[in-house]
Formats: sequence, structure tokens, C-alpha cells
Amino acid sequence: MNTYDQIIQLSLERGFYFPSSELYSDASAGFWEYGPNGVKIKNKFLELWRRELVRRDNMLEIDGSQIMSKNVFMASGHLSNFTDPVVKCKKCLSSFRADKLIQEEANLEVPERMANEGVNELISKYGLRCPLCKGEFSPAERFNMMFKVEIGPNHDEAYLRPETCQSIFVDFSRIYKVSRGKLPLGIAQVGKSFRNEISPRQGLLRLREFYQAEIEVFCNPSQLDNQPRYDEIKNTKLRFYDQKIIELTVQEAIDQKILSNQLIGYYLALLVEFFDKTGIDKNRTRLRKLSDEEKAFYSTIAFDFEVDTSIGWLELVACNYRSDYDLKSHSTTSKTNLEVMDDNSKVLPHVFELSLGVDRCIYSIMEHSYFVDRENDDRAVLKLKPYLSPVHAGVLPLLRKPEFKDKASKLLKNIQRDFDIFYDESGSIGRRYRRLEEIGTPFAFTVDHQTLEDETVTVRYRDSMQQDRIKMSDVKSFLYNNINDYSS
RNA sequence: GCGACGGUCGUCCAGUUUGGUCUAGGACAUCAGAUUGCCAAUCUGGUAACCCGGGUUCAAAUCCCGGCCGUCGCACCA
Repeated sequence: MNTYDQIIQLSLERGFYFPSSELYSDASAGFWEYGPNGVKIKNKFLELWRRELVRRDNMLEIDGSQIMSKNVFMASGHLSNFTDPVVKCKKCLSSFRADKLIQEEANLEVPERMANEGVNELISKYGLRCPLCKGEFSPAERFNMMFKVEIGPNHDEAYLRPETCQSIFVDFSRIYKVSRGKLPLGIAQVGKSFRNEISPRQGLLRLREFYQAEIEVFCNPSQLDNQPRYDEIKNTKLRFYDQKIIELTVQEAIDQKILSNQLIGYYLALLVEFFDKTGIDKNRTRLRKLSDEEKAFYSTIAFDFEVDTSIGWLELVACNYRSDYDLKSHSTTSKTNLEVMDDNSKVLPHVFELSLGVDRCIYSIMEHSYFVDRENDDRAVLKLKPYLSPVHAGVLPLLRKPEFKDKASKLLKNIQRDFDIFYDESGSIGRRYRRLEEIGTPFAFTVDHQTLEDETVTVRYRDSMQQDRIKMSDVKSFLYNNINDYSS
């Protein structure tokens, strides 16, 4: 069994995540739910993201609507760029992207957003037939990747957002004013986005409803090489991929023109330093510059932060320099001036974004943390960072006798409001340790015979399986010190 | 969306070829009890499943049709 299957199995067995609506047979693909352990690791991951990016750089966090008006997506370009013309073969029912089909079969450059009528014309003009069975095509239809919703009794047209960042752009002007912002300014948001994928696959890796944690950095395009606190990160090493991996400091990458300015370098460095603390193996990550064909329609410079997994390289974060694409088009569509004052001059800010796929990160962290200990009965251990572990510690009475249970529940009561603690008195002590380490619990406190004499407990460490004794009264500070240890 | 293959306790698998003995079996996990008392021990007992809908048949986990889901390939992937 490969690692991907092991993680799926662990997730199902231990309640990290599982398919949505699975009780019913009409449940469709691409929707998954986080169970109790999954929610805990997700929340802790997002707290780490806030710590290492949002708070570190004094960003502002908002929480926008998931349903947004049609005009938002007219302006953003999603209504025209997010729909593909599709034709179906009447005979074998295969469907094709019409623009690609015409391009290949008739050797014509066809714009993606060509109207259906244009597509139909070209198909009949060149007498195109199904490449698989030579059948005739039905008229072109649009496949829109956005979920359309209707609002109120008049069925007003609106959409579920396909990326969280549109509310950041739409809200930018107000946020900038009310928070007395200064460029460069990061605005962050965590939330659900929705895309009607044609064929979602592979659990958390390709979903129709998924979490994004996005950061939009608004900046003055004339100040990109005047980045505050640049010195903090100029020697941070980044791993670039172009045929092979090249490790360079931010400054070296700028000198070699791989990065075009300090601002991009600064935020890529923050991102990389953040991922260092997630437990994802740095040596299995890379920054890949996207070619013009791969880039999103709004992007002028694009890097993907990717991680190597058992099923190949996976894109975790899309880093796009969106220039003034969004603010300009929202400004035009809404007929509102979105310029702001910076250094006594009016400027329409440019945007650099770090768009992170939360669900993929959770999967990657689990996979990179999964460890089978060949020297100890092949025990399965999730070597999560203590601050990301769903359960911080176990509290275990060695024996199921009243005097042990009393001490244990006293300890539990003392710490369970500050930490995620699992109390377990069933089964042998070894079995209980194994259950805890399988979900990544870094510490276990065992109430044993000696506890009754001197009020100390055993601390057992997940990775080394070693044990120490500490005073019961010191357990809380032990946890504060060890759970909050972010030095990697 | 197309094609191939698959879907049975929480998990993994047997049973489907050749319909009946399947009142669906095992392993691991889980629960209760006994025993032990610091690393998945042992014993006893329990809970727990044929993806959904329709059809063929005296009889369907097994055969047929449709749907859903999964894996892989093609296509798609802001």
C-alpha cells in the first residue's frame, strides 16, 4: 500500500476527514468533511499561518461573503474566462473543449471566450467531426466552473465565489481607509471557495468546495524595491525549480533576475519560512515559475509553491503578481475611483498574492509526518509538530482503580481547558500509547504507583518513546513550554 | 464527461466464475468481563456490512439494466 492510501485509511479510521453525505447514494464527488481530528489540525494549521504571516507582517484579516453578486465576477473576469465552450458528439457522447478542438483539427487560433454561435459556425465551415468516432457534434454549450445561485423571490443571479480574494479587492478601499493603512499592506482571508470541477478526484486534493487561505499584498508599483524589513529575509534560502532545483538566497535570486523585485522576494521568503514550521520536508518543496501558458488570466508573474508527495508534485500555494488587474477592473465596472494616497501621491495599488490551498496543505503535512517505526513493531506514528497535533497530550491512569482514576481526573481537570487532552483508561498502557501516537499526540502523562506516593507522573514522548518523571503541578507549564516551541 | 476495472462490518479481505448450504466468514480495530500491570500480551463474550434503485427467478452479495462513488487512462484543472 502506498503512502497516499495509508493516509486515506488513517483519515477514515481516525476521523480526520471523510466523504460528505456518505449516508446517501446520491452524494456527489468533490465534497469532503473534516472530522474531529481533522478540524483540530486544520484550526492549528491556520493559527500557525496567522502567526507566521498575518501577525508577523501586520496584515489585516477579513471574513467575506461566500455568495457575491454577478457584477463582481463580471469585473473579475470569471464570467467570461471561467466558462469554456463545450461540444458533445451526438453518437459517442464524448465531450470536447470546443476551442481546443477547433485549434487542433482546423489549425486555427480560437479565443477561449468565443461565443457559441462562432464556435458552431467554425465547426460547420470546416466540417469538423468527432475525432473518436466521426460522429456529428451537437451545438456548443457553456460549461461554467462557477456555481450559480439564485437570490430571493426574483431569482437574482449571483455566484458562489471561485476564489476568496474577490471580497478583498471589493472591500479594499474601505479597509484601507478605516484601518489607516499604508502600502505595502497585506489583507488576508480564510474561507471556502467553490468550483464546479468536471472531475474532482483524490480526496482533499481536488475539491468542489474547499478552503483557501489567501493573502493579497497591496503595494505601490514604484516602490517594489523599497521593501520594509527586507533585510530580515534577504539571506533566506529559496529553492527554485527550472529543470533542476537551485537553492538561492532572496538577494541572489534578485541579482540573477529570477525574482524581479524585493517585494516578491520578501513575501516568498515569509511563505517559505512559514512552511518550515509545518513539518513539511523542506527538501521536498520547490518554487516553480509558471510559463505564460500555465498562468491564470489575471497573472503577470506566477510562482507555484509545490511539495513532493507520494502521488507527485502538488501545488500548495499560487503566488501571483496580479498587477492592477483587479482594482482597475473593479474600479471601471463599479465606476468608483479605487486609488489611494501613498507618500503624498495618488496611486492605484498593484497586488501580489499568496493563495494557499488549505486542504492540500493538511494532506501534505499528514503525509510528510507519517512514519512507520520498523524498530518497534511497525508502530504508526504521525510525527506532527506539537502545535499542530490534534491532541496535545494523553492522560492515562496506569490501572483502572479508583485511586489512579482520581489522580488522573484531577490532572485532566487542571489542563483540559488550556490544551487538547485525551483521557483514556481502556486497554493496556501500550495500546493506549499506540492509539495516541497514531494521531500525532506528542506527549502522554501516566498516573502510576509512584504518583500515589509523591504526586509525580510519567511523561512519555511520542517519537523516542522515552519517559521522564515530572511533578503533577508542573504538567501545565510543561505543556505551555513544549506545545509553544516553534523553533524548528 | 468518455473508456477500462472495481464497490461486502470502522479498516483490509474471502464469498460472485457455476444463483440455493450466506441465518454472509476471517483478520485488525472497537466494547464488556477475566487476567496482567509501562509499550499493539492472553482468554471469553458482544457490537458491526452485501453502494442505491429497478428487473430476471421459486430463490440474487452472486445474473441483467440504470444511477452514485472509487482507482487508472484521456480530457479538464481560475
